[in-house]
Amino acid sequence: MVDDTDAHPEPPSAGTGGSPTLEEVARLAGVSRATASRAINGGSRVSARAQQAVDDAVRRLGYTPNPAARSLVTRRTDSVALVVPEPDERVFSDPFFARTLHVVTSVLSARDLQVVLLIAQPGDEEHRMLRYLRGRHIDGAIVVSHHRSDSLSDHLAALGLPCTFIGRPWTSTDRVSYVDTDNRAGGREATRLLLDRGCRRIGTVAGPADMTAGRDRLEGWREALGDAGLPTDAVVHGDFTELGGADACAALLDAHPDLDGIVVASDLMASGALRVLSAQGRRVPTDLAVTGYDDLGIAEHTDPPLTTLRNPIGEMAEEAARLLLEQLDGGLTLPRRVIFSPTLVRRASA
Amino acid sequence: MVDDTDAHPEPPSAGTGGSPTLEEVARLAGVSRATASRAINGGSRVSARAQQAVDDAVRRLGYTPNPAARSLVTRRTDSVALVVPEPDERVFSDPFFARTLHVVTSVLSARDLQVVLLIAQPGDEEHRMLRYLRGRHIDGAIVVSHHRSDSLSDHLAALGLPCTFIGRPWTSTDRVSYVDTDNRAGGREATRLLLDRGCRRIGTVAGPADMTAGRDRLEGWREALGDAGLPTDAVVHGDFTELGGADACAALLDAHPDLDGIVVASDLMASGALRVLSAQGRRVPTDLAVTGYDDLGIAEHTDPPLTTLRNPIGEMAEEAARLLLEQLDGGLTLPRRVIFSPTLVRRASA
DNA sequence: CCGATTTGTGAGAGCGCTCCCACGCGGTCA
DNA sequence: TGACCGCGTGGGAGCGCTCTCACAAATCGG
Repeated sequence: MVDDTDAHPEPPSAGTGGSPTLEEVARLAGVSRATASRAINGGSRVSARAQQAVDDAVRRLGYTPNPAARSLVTRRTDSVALVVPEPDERVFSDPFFARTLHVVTSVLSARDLQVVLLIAQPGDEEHRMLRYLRGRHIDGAIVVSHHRSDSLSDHLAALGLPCTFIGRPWTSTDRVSYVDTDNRAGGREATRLLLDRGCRRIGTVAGPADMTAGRDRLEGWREALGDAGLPTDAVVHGDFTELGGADACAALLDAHPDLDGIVVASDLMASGALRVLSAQGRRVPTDLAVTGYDDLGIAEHTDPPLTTLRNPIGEMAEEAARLLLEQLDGGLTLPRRVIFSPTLVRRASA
Repeated sequence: MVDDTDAHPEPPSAGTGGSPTLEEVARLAGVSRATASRAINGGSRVSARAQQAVDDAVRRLGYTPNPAARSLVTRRTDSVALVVPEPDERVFSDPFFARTLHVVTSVLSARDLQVVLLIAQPGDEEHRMLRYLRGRHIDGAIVVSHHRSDSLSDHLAALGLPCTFIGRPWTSTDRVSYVDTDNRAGGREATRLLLDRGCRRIGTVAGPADMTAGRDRLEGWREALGDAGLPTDAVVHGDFTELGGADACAALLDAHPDLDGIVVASDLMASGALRVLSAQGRRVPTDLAVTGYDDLGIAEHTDPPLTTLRNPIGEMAEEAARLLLEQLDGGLTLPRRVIFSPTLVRRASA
C-alpha cells in the first residue's frame, strides 16, 4: 500500500510484505540514500534537519538495516564467537562457563556485538566449528577451556582472526593474546598452606593433563613439596567435574591411604572429593585437610566449606573481552597477555 | 601472487591477502561464475568435468563462500536462534536447557544450520533480543521457557518469523507451532499416586505462576485433590531452581505442618525440598511422600531417589526442531502442535 | 570582498553472491 | 529433414548497503 505515483520500475517487494530498505527510508525522508545511511550510522556530517527526517522515516517504516548487505561492504559481521571446546554436559554444569559467558556478553553487547556460543566437543563437531570460524561469520573469537589436542591456537593464529584465549594456550603463545592466572603460584600457595598446618603427606587431585591450568597447578604443588623435601608421588588426574573429582580422590586414597592433605585443582572436583572422604569416614580437616581452586560459589556450600584459591574469573573474562575489542578496533596490535593472581580464601576445609 | 597475465582491472584484494572469491575459483577452474556457483551448491545441471574442475579450484584456493553475499541474495542466513528468556544462572544450572540445546543443535546442524543461543533475562536485554530477532539475522527461532510477561509469542507471530515453542505459549497459541507435554495429566498422576499410597494431606510446591508448565501441573494437582474431596489450599510457588524449591518447601511446611505428601513441580525444586525435609528430621517417604517432575538425571541421585514424571525432553526438542525445519522448508504451513505424555517413574520418594 | 576552507549532499561504484534467461548443442520424434 | 526437447553453460542483473568522490553552499580569515 505504498503510493506508486511515480512511474519508476520497482521491485515487487516494495508494495508487498518485504521489509523496508534504505532506499525507501531515503525517499520518505526526502534525502539521498547516502545521507540516510550517514544519518543512521552515527550521523556525522548530517544536518539536524536531515537527521530528523531520516529518524522519522525509520520510525514510520519500522526500518532495520539488512545485516547481510551491511557486512558485505563493511566486511564486519558485528558478532563474536565464544568458543568452548568441551562436551555440553560440562559447559552446562560448571559455573565457570556461566560466569564467563555472562561477563563476555555484557562487555561486548555494550558495543553492539552479538556473542555466538560455540560448543564443540572433539570430533567432527570440531571440524564444523573450524569451518564456521573460517567462514567470515564472525569478527573475532574468545576461546575458553582450550585443550592440547584441539590446535585451536594454531588454527586461529594461522587464520589471522582476532582472538583472545582465557587460559594460556599450549602453542602459538607468541602469536595470540591471552589472559590467565598464575596457576603455578596458586598450586604452590595451596600446598604451602597445608604444609604450614602440619600436613606431611600431601597428595593432589590434579586437573586434566592436557590443559595448561591443570598442568601449572600441578607444577606448583610439585615445587612446594620439593622445596619442603617431601615426596611428589601422590598424583591422580581428574577432569574438572564433580564425579571425576570423586573418582580421582577415591583412587588417590586407595593408592596412598596415609595422606593427611589433598590439593584439589578445582572446587567442583573438591566437592566430589569431600563426598568420598565423608563416605570413608575421614573427617575434614581433622584427619585430612583439603584445598579447592576457583571459588565460584560452590566452595562456600560444600561440607565443610572449602579453603580455596579464588580466580578472578569475572575480571579475566572482562579483560579478555577488552583485549578482543582492542584487536577489532586497532587492526593489528601485538599479542598481549595479562596474568592475574589467585588469592587465598580460607574456610573450614584446611 | 596470482598471475595477472591479462589486463583486466582487478580489485587490489585479488593478489593481496583477502580471501578468494567465487570469481577467482571460476577463473581457476576455467568456467563461468554461474557454473562455479552451481557446482558448489549441490551441483545439479553441472557436467562431471566442470564439477571436478571447480572442486579442485575450491580446494586449491581454500575457498569459503562469503555468507553475507550469499544471504543477501538468498534471503536466508542459515542460522536459527534458540531463545531462552531466563537469567543465565538458571540456564546454566538446569540440565533441561543443556539437553534441549544439545538435541536442537544436533538436529539442525545436520542440515547445516547454525544455532545461536539467545539468553535474555527480562529488562532491556529483552529489547535487544527482539531487535536481533527482527533484524533478519536468523531464519527462525525455537523458544523455550517462555513466560507470560515476555510477549514473545505475540511478537514472533506478528513478525511472521518461523518459530516453534517448547512448552505451550500463553497467547497466540493459534498462530505459532509448539510442542508440549500434558502437564495437567502429569500433575494429576503424581497426586493420585500419593493418594493411592494413603496420603490425605497433600501440598504442592508449584512452578512459577507465569509459566504454562507451572500452572498446568498445579491444575492437575487441584483436579486430583478435588475429585478426592480433599482441600487444595496447601500451595506455594517456586521458581524451578533448587534454592527456590527449598524455600518454597520450608514455607509450605511452615503454613501446613500436617502435610503427609508433597507434589513438587520439578526435580530440581524437589531436590531442594528433600534437603529441607531432611534438615527438619522428616523421613521420606515414611513421614511424608514426595514426587518430582522431569526426570533428567537429578531425580536418581537425590536422597532418597525421586519418584517423578518423566518428560521426554529429548523427543520434544527433536520434534520442535523438526517443526521449525518444516516451516523453513515449506514456506507457510499451518501452526502445528504436538503433545507428549509424561510417564511415571517410581523410585523411593513416593 | 575575494580566495580558502568547511560542511552537507547525492551520484554512482561496487561488495560477492545467486538466479533468471538466452543460447548452442546433440538427440528424438513425426 | 525440420521442429522440438532437454542439458550444460555463460552473460548479466540485482540483492541492500557503505563509501569515495565531486560539487554546491555556507563560513571563514585577511
